[in-house]
Amino acid sequence: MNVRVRFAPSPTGSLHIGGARTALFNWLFARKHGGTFILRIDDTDLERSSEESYREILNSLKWLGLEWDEGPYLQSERLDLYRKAAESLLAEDKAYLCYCTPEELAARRRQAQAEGRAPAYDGRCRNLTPQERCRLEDEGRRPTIRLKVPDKGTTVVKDVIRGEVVFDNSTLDDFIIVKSNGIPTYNFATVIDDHDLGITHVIRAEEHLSNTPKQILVAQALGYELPLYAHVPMILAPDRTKLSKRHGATSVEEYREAGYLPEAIINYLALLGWSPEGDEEILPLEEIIRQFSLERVSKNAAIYDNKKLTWINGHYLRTLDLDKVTRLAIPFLQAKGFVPEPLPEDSYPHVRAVVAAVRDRVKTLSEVADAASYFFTNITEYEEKGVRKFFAIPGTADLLEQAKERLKNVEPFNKETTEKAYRDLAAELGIPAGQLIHPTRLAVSGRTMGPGLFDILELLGKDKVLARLDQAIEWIRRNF
RNA sequence: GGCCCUAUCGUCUAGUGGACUAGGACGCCGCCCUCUCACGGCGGAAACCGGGGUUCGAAUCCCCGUAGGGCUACCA
Repeated sequence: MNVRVRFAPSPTGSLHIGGARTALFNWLFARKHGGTFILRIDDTDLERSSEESYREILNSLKWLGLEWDEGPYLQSERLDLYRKAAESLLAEDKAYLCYCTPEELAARRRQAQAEGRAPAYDGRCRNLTPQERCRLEDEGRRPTIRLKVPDKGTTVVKDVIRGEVVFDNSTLDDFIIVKSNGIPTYNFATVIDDHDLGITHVIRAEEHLSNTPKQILVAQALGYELPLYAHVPMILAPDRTKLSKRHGATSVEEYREAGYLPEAIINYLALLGWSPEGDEEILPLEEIIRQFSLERVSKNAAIYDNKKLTWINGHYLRTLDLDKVTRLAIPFLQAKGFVPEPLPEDSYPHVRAVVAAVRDRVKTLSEVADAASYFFTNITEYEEKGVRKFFAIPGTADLLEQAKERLKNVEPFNKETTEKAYRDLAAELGIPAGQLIHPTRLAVSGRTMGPGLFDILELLGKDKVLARLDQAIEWIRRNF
């Protein structure tokens, strides 16, 4: 079978983690089977759809590397298709015009609920006479179109992940397939498009499982063959509710801005609801594609865990090609004003070396910039804890003074030579090297933690190191 | 309310009737490495929602509870 799958977001907001995961599973399935991954934009909600979120969704998908083979198809540009389908249903008496207004419907729904009845449409417009229709239209009512749903029998959803799910037709009502503004509803348009685009597998979030019998009824009324369904579990926030803004970063765009790597997000998302065959969870994309199967998708909703994503991000940050990581880190350094934009070509090697020095100890690109600050800016303050632990120790200024004198003559000035100078000095003074190293780190970086001191010294260069030692010596003498 | 889905460590999960003393990962704790912080290595605490069945045997199958989620819109 020639696999054709689609991702069909509605452009009513950012591409969030849940949508990205759905897109990923479709993409993986297509790649795995040499199929076609189609992007469709379900923009039939005129009020909520926006050009802005349309663009953001496309950008996010591209950034993640989930390139589509066809599309994007916009439902708003395919209205003719739906109109024709609706007309044929009307002609075949499989659908009918309904003149009830939203207000009337809402009132009846409230009443039904108050009386403890199911809030379903009562089918009152099903058998309107032509005269009645004329009268209602004369009142200025614009009709919707409803599908005639059989009140007997069952509709069965064949789901690759959940098996056969049976719905009693009696629990369904004559739902609206075309709104009074002539725009189709989701449950109508999606069926026609899936058929028209030759979709073989509908892979989407579980929230659509309950909608599926309606879509099957539409497909049957239209005489379509059904695709295979796969309803993947939902992704929930830590409080077990649907992901939303109040849960903090949930959109792909926000993760990009926070310094997450597409490789990490893809890898993490693949692990949400799907599991690899072995114990290894950090997997290159080719391996995920190779192993991917709908059969290994779990049934239960997953709670989203930022900690694990961040851990995976840290892993990719320190294992991905250094030049690649450096290129990605540069905008974050520029955002903090550490390096100019554009970056002069001759300063690239230095930036690259700085990234190499700090990337092992951080988890995001934005943290790379934070961890690298003192390589690009002057020291304006010393970490409080370090001051107490090192600068406050009597004799520290003198020690730094001696260290400075040694470093002055070190040539060339690099990791090995500075380390030798320090080790030698410590030996001569009969003190542990740490007694020299720790206050020096604080003096040159303002911090108590970071890369190995001698890496820092080499990266900073002799001039800056000597100047910062002077600055620290003076600071200590002034404060203690 | 009705209908539907789901239920294994805090979280993601492995597990498809005996190989389970329930495995892995994140997080947490401890130790090692070490100039700090990380990384890495080693170790530890930590789970089968409850109750009934079926079976020689149940995390696994069935039923009932319970809990969470979804749908029940002229949203998708």
